[in-house]
Amino acid sequence: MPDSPAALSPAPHAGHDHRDCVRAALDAAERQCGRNGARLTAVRKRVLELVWDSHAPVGAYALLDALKAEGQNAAPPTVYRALDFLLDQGLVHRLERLNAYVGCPHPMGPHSAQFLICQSCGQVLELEDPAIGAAIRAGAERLGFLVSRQTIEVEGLCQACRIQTA
Amino acid sequence: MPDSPAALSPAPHAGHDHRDCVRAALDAAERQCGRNGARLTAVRKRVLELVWDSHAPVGAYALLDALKAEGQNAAPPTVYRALDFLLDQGLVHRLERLNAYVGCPHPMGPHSAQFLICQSCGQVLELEDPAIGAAIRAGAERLGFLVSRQTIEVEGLCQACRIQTA
DNA sequence: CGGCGGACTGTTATAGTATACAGTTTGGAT
DNA sequence: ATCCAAACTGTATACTATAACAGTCCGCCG
Repeated sequence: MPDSPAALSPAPHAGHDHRDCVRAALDAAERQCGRNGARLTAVRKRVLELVWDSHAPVGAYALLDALKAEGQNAAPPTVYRALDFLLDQGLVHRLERLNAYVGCPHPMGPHSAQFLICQSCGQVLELEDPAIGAAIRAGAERLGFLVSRQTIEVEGLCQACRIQTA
Repeated sequence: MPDSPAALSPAPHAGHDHRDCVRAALDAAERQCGRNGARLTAVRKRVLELVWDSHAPVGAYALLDALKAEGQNAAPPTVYRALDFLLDQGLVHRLERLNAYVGCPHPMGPHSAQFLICQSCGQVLELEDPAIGAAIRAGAERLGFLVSRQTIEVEGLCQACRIQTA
């Protein structure tokens, strides 16, 4: 398992300036909320920034500790409410296997929401592959099952870790 | 949401005698453990039976309550240890979205482990569709990601509930 | 201006899920 | 018969999430 998310060095999708990711995410969030008439308040924005601290998922209580460390009055509901808002807006995703949250790199786009979780570095790639969703719908349909929502979380090794390990 | 699992009537894959499922599951478990030199002790066997009480997933604490109601000395670790064993043996699966456990209908076979969860009746169908796993591996490979484990949980309506609702 | 309503936040308490650790029993091999 | 490893029990505690209710802020209408 990787370090605590806050301590991670950047290098998520291999050697990028992570500040660009954060800026892009916050910009997208502002636009997205503007469009929806939703209010990106200070707490919500700060939680979103904290989630984007790395490309690895963060636990709710880690976010809580971060808020408290900044001197904010914060209790579990503070964080969960902010996360619920961000989830509603499609700005973050929840990883069920990890009970943790990760920023969405393309809040506007479509969302089959498929996640690749690296077991070595802990970072998450979001995949948007129509073929996967289609294969699932097809398989389900053969049993007469009508799909309304898919949870796809794949564990393995990301490219960077694969090379490093080899 | 459905009733508490223990209270569910059978009718999982539409009108079958559920006792056959349970018998088959227990038989398979005996054989499976025999093959692996694993011990299917009384507690483990009883937990497996309780999991098979229906085709809907059961929470660990529901199992715990059931054991206690039978006069067994039981605490959380009792159940979790049994579940861990059963998971190791491939006799039950964990549904991450639900924090709940469900019996595996074909412990011996291959396991992409794809689950169809009915939002109406709560029952779970296990799917084994190579095309889905293949689609995921292909999509991941395009990003250089090496898949080692997939979690696929699909929510929707099973055939029976679809008809009933329509 | 003043008060009303709705959305957001704070606070406390509690529910639900899971594990660590220490001690004891059990079953089987030598 | 004795020893060993695996399994079981029991207690305590960690981790994740929500309920319930009170207070606060802010824009809007009268």
